[in-house]
Amino acid sequence: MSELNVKFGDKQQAIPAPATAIDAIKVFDRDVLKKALAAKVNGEEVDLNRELDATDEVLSIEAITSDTRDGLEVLRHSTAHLLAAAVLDLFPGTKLGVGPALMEDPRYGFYYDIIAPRNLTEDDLPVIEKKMKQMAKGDLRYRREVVEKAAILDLFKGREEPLKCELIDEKVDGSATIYHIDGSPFIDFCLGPHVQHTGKLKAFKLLALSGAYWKGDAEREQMQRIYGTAFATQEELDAWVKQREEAEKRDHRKLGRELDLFSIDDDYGQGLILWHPKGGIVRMEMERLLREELEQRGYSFVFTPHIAKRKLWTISGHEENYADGMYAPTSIEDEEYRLKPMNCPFHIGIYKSSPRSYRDLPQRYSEMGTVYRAELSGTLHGLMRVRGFSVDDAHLFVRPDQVQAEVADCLDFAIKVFDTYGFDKVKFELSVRGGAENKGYLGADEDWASAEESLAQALRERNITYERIEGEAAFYGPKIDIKIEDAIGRVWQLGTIQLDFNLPERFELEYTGDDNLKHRPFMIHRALFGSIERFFGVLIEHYAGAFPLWLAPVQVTVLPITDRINDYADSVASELRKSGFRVESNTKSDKIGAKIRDAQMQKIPYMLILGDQELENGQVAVRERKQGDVGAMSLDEFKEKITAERSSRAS
RNA sequence: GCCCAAGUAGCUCAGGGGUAGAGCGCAUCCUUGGUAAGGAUGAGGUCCCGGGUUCAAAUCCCGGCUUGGGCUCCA
Repeated sequence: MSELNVKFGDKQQAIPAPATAIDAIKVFDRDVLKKALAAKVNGEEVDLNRELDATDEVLSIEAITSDTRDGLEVLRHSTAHLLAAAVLDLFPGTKLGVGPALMEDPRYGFYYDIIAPRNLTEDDLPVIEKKMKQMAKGDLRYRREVVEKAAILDLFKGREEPLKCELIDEKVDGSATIYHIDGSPFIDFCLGPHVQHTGKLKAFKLLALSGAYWKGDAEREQMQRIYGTAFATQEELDAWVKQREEAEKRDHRKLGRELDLFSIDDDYGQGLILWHPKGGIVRMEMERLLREELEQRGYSFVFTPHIAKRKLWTISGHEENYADGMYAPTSIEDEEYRLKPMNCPFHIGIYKSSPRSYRDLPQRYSEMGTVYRAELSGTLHGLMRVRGFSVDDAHLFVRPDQVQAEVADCLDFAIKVFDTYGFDKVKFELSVRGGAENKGYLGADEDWASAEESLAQALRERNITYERIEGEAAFYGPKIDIKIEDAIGRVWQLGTIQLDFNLPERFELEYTGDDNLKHRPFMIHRALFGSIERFFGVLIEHYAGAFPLWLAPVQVTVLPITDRINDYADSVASELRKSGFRVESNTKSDKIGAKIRDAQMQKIPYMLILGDQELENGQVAVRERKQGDVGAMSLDEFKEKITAERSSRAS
C-alpha cells in the first residue's frame, strides 16, 4: 500500500503512505494546522502525529482546533498531565490518581488527584505553577505508546502506583495506551489525545487545593486535588479570571451582610438562618406572590408542627431510609419525638382526618413548612446549604385520571413564577425508571407506566421542551425537576414535581370511588423553590443584590439637600408610605453626593432628591439607581409610575 | 466527617515575642453643600477558645471551635 484515500471536509484526495494525521491535514489546509491540537480520524480522536492505518477505505480526517470545545478539552487534559509531571518532579514519590478535564464546571478547567509524600498547602501552588511554566517552555513532547496489559501493570507496579494499577486492572482488556512526557519522569495511563508538546500550553493557572477521595468514596484513600484551568490564549484566561471576580462580587453571603439581609451566628447554630428585617421583607414579598398564585390555583393552606412522634417516622419510612438526615429523638413522658425533615407525613395526616370521596379530589395542601436536616458541617454554605429551612411545600392527593392536569398546572405555576423573577431560561428534566438497573422500584408496573405517560403528556401539552432521563427516578416514583439559569449563566436545581407510590401505600390512603369501592390516591409532592432560604440566596446573586422594586426592602429613599428641606422630605416620605411603599428619609447632615452614594451602595431603586426648587414647585427630582437622574415630576406622577412598576412585578 | 487555608474594632483588613493599628461604619460638633465620599473630635478590642514554650505570647508550638475552598464530569 503506497497511497491512502483521505477525505477532509468535502474534499478527497490520495496521499502517499505512510502518513500521520498531520501529514494528511497539511495536504488540504495548511492554515488550520496552526490552531490544530489533535485530529479526528473516522470520528476517533487521535494525536496529530498518529500514523494513519493502512487501509483501502476512505479515511475521514478533521482537525481538532483550539477554538472548539473538543480542542479546549484536549488542551485542559494535556495541562492536567503537565500539572502531574510538575508535581512528580517537585515531589518525587507522589502517587497519582486521575486528572480529567472539566468541561461542565464553570469554576475550573481540570484537576489532578494526588497523594504527595507530604500534604501540600496552597503555598505550594505557585511553585508548581512556576515549574509547569518552565516545562511548557521546554516544548517537551507528549509521546504515546501502546502496551500489553501485563506490561503496563508491571510498569506501574514498579513505579509504586497502586491506584493506577487498580484502574488499569478495571479498564484494560488486552492492550492499552500510556503517555510519556519526554524529559519528565511522568507516565500516565490515558486514552489521549494530547497536544504534540508542552509548548502548546500557553495559558493556564492553578486555582485551588482541596480534598478528594479516591473514586469519591469516603471509605477509600484521602487524596489531594489540585484544580486549575487552561485556555487557548492568555486573553481568554484573563477574561475568565475577570468574570470570576464578578461572580465573587455577587456572593450572597457578602451581599447579605452589606445589605443587612440575614446572618448566621454560631452562638445559635451553624446552618441556621437569622432573617433580618430587610431580608424579612423580601421573604414576605416572595411568599405574597406564591400565596396569590396558590389561591388562584385552588390550593388550601395548612399548618403543621415541627416535631412528631417517632412512630410516625417509622411508618413513613424515614427512620429506615433517612435517619442520617434527622436529628436525634427527644422524649417527653416516655414518648419519643423527632424534628421533621419533611412535611409530607403531616399533610397525609390531614388527608386521613376524614374519609374522602372521589368527588373531594384533588386535595391540594400547601404550607411554608420549616424542616430540619442534619447536614454535615463541611457541606454548609451560606443560605445555599443549611440545617433548618422552609419548603414552599405542597402535596396533591389525586385520582389517577387527574395526574396529568394537576402536573400541567404545576408546570404553568412554575413557569409563571420563575418568569416573574426574570429567569427566562428554565429547564425541565423528566426522570423515569431505568431499563437495566433495578433500583427496587416500588409500585405496580401499570401505575409507573401511566404516571410516566401523564408527566410526559403534561410537558408536551404545555409545549415544554424537556430532557428525559432514564433511571433517574426515585424508587418511589417518576418526577420532573426544574432548573433555572441565573443572570450570569449559572444553573440551579430548584423545584420538583414528584409522584409518590410509596407514602400512600405506607399510610394506607384511600378514597371511595364512584363504584363505591376503596381506591388508593396518587400523591404528588410539589415545590418550586425547594427551600426559601436557598432560593433567597439564588435571588440575591441573580440580582446582585439590586432587587426589583416589588422585592426591594427599601423602595424609595428621600434625600433632602439641606436641612431646610427636612420637613418637606418627611411629608413626601409619609405620603408614599400611605400608598404602601417602603420609604426611608435621610436627614443626616451629609452632602447630597454622599447621600446618593449611600443609597446607591444600598441598591435602593429610587432616590428622591429634594432642594429649594422642588419645595417651591411641589415636585420631586427622581434618580433611578441604574439610569441616574431622570428629572423632576410631581409626587403624584412619581407615585403613579412606581405603583405601576410595583404591581407589574417587573424585574 | 475528611484535606487545605483563615480567624485582630460592627465591616474590610494591616501588623507582629515587650504601649493594639488603618479605612469604612457609629456618636458629637462645625459645615447647609444640586446628583457616587465636606471637615474635626470621640467611643469602640478576651487580637476565636484552651493548653504549652518563654522573664514576657495577640505573635512561636499543640489541641479544639468556627468560617472559607473542595470531596468521581472516572484512564
